Amino acid sequence: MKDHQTVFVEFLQGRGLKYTRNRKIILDIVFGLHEHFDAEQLYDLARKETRAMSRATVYRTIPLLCEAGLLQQSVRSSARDTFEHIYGHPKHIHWVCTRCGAVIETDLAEVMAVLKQEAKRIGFSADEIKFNVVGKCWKCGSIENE
Amino acid sequence: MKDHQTVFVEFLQGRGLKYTRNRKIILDIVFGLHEHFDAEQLYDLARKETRAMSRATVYRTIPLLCEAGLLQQSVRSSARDTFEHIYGHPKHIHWVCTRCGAVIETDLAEVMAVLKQEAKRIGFSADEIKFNVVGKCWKCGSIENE
DNA sequence: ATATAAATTGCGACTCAATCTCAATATATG
DNA sequence: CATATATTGAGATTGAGTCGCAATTTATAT
Repeated sequence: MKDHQTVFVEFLQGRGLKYTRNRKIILDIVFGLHEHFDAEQLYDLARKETRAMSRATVYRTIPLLCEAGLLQQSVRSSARDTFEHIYGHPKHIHWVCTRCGAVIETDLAEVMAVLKQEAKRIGFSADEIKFNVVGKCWKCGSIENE
Repeated sequence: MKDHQTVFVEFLQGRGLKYTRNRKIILDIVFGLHEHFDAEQLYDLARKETRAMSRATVYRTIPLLCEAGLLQQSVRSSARDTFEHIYGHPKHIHWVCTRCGAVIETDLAEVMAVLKQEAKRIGFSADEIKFNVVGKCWKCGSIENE
């Protein structure tokens, strides 16, 4: 499997775009993070790497990473769009707690079989899967009943 | 099964809120629509019913309907938050086409068994299920290859 | 009916995430 | 190294969504 840098470089080349210093910084942060993040958090982290980084660049790089299949928009748990890197990650279900904001992930493998069959039936070619369940986690569910 | 009006009225009463003319208009439109919609579309439709309807009222009523379990936020296919009524509707998967914007719905019943088991295992009490698959519908998938 | 208290409303100002413009700068290629 | 093209930061702009407030509507008790 290609590493994420190779994927991004090849994607950029295919479009006549350049693998710049700033894009490299952003890519590294995205794949160094193992949680969901929003553009502002990404900007803050990138800013620690270099002063020469603007919000505009971050906002412009995010869609490129998405189109390259490296990043995808995730559950929106705040006012801001949130993202997570997906390359090399098994598909999963997000369980979003409305009380504490926790996002638990579980495997999607069992569901995939049903999904593939369905996709075939309706002739849909899937790029991204977003499976979110909203409710209360075990901690918050019990607090509710106190 | 209670009708959606009863559910809303009881929800409002339980909170010491009132079932007003404007809230009734909005509720009726929401359950008259059988597609996804955003706040602006809802406002336009409500405005046709009465001149005495502001965006603020629409924006303030939407979260009430969500909390009452009548409405839920859906796939965001534009810049605006989109919604769909859910009361009395079987759970479904959304297949969102990135090219033409079509949203196809299919049944979620087969997946539910797996999901319930998983919820039990992690102790999660689910309120809403959002299962979206993003990709290309059969029409747009074939255009791509021309 | 009428009075009273409380919730609701429209208006328009406001917030803030996200986008756009444009001149200056960085990058790839011959 | 020269040229063409892509990228960048700064700050202006957009636009969905929220908020404050005075006027109005609604529910309840009298």
